[in-house]
Amino acid sequence: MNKRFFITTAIDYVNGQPHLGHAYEKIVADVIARSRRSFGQEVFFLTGLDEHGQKVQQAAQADGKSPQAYCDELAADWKAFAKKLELTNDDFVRTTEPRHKEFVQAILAKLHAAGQFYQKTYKGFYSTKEETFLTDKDRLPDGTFDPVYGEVIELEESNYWFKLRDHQQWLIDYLETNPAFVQPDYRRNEVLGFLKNSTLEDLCISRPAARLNWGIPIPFDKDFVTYVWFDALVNYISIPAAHGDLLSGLGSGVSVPGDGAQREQPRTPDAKPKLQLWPADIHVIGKDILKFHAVFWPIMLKAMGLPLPKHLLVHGWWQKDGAKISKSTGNIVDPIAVIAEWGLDAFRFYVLRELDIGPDGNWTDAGFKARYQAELANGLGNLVNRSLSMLKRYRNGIATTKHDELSVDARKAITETRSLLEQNQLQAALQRIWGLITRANQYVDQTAPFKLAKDPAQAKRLDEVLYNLAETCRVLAVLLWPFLPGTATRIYAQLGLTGSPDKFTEATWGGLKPGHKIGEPAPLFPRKDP
RNA sequence: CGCGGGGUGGAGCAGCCCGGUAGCUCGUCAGGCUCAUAACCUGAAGGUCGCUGGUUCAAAUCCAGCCCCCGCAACCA
Repeated sequence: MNKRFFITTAIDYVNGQPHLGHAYEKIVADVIARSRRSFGQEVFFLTGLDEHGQKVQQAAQADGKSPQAYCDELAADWKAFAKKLELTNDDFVRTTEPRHKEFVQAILAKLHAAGQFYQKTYKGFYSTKEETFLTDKDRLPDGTFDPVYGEVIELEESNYWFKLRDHQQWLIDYLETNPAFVQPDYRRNEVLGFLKNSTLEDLCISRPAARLNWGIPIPFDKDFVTYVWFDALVNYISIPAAHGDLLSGLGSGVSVPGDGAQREQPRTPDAKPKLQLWPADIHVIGKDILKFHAVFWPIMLKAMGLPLPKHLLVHGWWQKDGAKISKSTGNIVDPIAVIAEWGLDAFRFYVLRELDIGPDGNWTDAGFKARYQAELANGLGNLVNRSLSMLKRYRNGIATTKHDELSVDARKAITETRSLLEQNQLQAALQRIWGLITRANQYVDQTAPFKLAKDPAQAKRLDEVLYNLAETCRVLAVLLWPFLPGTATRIYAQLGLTGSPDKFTEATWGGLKPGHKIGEPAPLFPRKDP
């Protein structure tokens, strides 16, 4: 069985409703997943939720619910949100699911047996109100702790620690010999800078169950639960395992939870995995969790004997109107409201076109409207509408002859768009596609089919021009599919073609056959005048 | 010296890794067209690519230094 292209998003922490940043990351991953499928690759796209931890426990308590009931309710909202964005995720992980919890425990047991953990007592200042240890960074200039922490006591606590330190040099070497591991480059440099200039502290992987019970119990010591990252990061392999990925390299020490039958089967050398996913091809993450994915996660994987993910694709953050997005000040963008007013594809288009993957971006309502009007309505929408309207009006909607006057431009756009998509350059790919739209609009002006239509002697020329335009629209639909699936499908429908333009090979000049009758033209993005 | 990002025509951005005619959207001005969602096309004005120095035949791009903005420790990707 061939390995599938495996792409993940960060799993989001369930302590509220999804917002712009969540939507952005998911859409980026979805476009990449769709583009790879369009290229004919088998893809597995995973997203989901991180549901354990203190804040969830507290929020549930405040709501008078059990943590599980609280998570169940929010999980329904988040799954609905994924649907709303038309994400093509193949699974949706929740870290409270048995398939995940059992796997995490198996991993913990294996690493413990391999001597990767040790127990150590930690003595520090603990805020009983915030239920967290404080560090020197939490101190006020005068050395005392801020009153918001309430009573601060000195507390001694025993925990399990993961030996990170031993792997520091190995990781530096790995990052230097694999420059594509972290993208963009400046993020990789950031990690290298961090690794070279500081000594890794070992990672605390447990919390006493007495203090935090909303977590996965540590299998070899029931007085503890796992702490955040060991739980959350492992979703990237627990779900493949649940789908039958044998995770070769993990060794026989770990049984793979999943369906019962799978687990009972003895490992034999010729055993074929149902599905091979790991190593991940791309983890799409935000810049805030870079350290966890570029430092902790590779070391964890190495300790487990598993290969490392191929790429971390690190995106920036959105601001609104040049200021930080903040619930408390009300400076927010509500994706659901934007989609309700402008449509999903307009939303997907704006976030992908406005912001390259890497830098921070700035959402403005004016910018959103400007792009909608200029690029979607006047650019793409108008081109398709004028092209198909003329074919309908002058030729009763029937393409009569093939012609290849625009094929060179189209082919160039196709090749370059594909190359950009393969490099995950989504913003540049959109710009390239719009280059073809501009070319087609120029072509209408140069050939003036509306003039040709008035001269019976130009009938053949008119046929040729109309074919070039309709065929360009068809190619555009295929190119746009990963970004704007709904719009691409509507273009196909207006061209009288059934199905979705979801195979990149369809972006080959000459797909429309003479005699083909198109459907009904209609504006794709109606203008919205104030 | 905490870490990081940015400074490109009036606005917002791309280009920088891999030096070689400064590109895109909006805005302004002039013209064309009338198929189309009052959309489309062409042309013009407008830039010492933050500053200084270096490397080079050649620097927005590489190197060094400096100035200015903004994030990160606080609900958040």
